[in-house]
Amino acid sequence: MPGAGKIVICWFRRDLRLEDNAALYHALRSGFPVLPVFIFDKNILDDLEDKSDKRVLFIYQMLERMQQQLIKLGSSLDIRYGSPIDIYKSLIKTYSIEAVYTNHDYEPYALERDTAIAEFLKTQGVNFHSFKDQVIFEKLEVVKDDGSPYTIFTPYSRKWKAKLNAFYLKSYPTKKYLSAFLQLSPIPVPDLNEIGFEKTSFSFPEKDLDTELVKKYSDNRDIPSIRGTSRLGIHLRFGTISIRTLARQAQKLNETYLNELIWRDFYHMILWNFPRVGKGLAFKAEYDRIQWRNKEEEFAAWCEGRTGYPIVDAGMRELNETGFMHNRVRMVVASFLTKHLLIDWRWGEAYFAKKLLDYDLAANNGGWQWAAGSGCDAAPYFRIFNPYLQTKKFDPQGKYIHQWVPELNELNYPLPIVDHELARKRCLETYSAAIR
DNA sequence: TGAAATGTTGGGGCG
DNA sequence: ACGCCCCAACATTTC
Repeated sequence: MPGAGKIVICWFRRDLRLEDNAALYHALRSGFPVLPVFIFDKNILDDLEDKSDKRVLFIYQMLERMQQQLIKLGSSLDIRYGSPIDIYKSLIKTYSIEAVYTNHDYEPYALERDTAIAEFLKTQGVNFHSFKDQVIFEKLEVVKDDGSPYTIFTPYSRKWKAKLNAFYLKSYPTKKYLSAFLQLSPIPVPDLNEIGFEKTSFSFPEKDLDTELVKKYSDNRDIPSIRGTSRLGIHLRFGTISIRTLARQAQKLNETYLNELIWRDFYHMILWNFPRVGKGLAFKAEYDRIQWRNKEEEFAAWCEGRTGYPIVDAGMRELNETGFMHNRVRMVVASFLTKHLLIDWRWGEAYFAKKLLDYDLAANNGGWQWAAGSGCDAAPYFRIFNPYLQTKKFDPQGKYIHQWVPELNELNYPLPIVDHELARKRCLETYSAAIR
């Protein structure tokens, strides 16, 4: 039987939904009233340079949505701002806490944070329970026959699909237990300026899956002028949709789309098993011997979309203006930065981290190391994208380019920052010198 | 989820 | 008719 006045906390982080949420489900079934908590983590927010960062706005909007749902249930989100360890020190003074329930987060900072908090809570006699929620298979659930983690996608995906069954796709039926929330009078959602951010307006992609789009995904996904990808990245990043719900739909609708979800599991699995990749190291150590040119002016030209390569500039301008870039174009600009300009992939990774609304450490790092050739199962270093041929294949009418680089045919459009032939040869020489 | 260089083949023009 | 060359189209190798 629950002790008098004891509660449990459900700590939301990158799982901002009340439906199909593993930690919430277990908290609601614990037998104790559940206090939902969100912490604006000062350690993370302090690193964001842009004080009108749209991702903070997104979190804010999603918290408001959750708050409305919780108020209807007679409860309330308790939203705090600060360093999580300090917040827990204060929560412990206010409440008699039996346990904290949360979902796994596999990023290096999160792992350290959660370990420290679990240890602290233990000294206070509070249990810390963490669950798999944001992926279908995690850690060492899909491994080679000898028990070691896969580092190549194709065999991993084969095993992933073989292991998949209804059990792993089943939603947690949180709706049945909503009466278990702690009854509270509403606590106001703090305004963004109270945490040092500016409240702007922005319309984010819808969280509903367009099933017609997914059916045609395999045909359209590589054409950046078509709205052929679902743009659910930001919702997966912050957990406003459940991966189980999405994977169920993907399984029915389109194998290629399901594969993309498997890539996501793959890179999360890689980050957990090889945490060095999240700490700035190449998966393949010899790629850290590459003599990057790292020319600041060239990096600035790449960032600002004035390399003189229309497909590259279009992508960077789309990113700068919208916080999104089509995936095909992400590959092109990443190949161009690392191979044509010989700029360290970490520079590009950091720029994407700053700009992408759907930024996720595991996937972003995986993608950049893939492009640079330094990753597990990466593009071999000699696989160098030709921006002109990529354009011919994927934007033959120049529709995408024209949308983002309207001045293309005018005199003020810059000349190519580097000659393709020259850059290609220079890249092959530089890489082979490092790798041989 | 490349592109370029090199090799092979076969149809057609031509003497 | 035949051999020779050219070269586009495709295949294979290399980076």
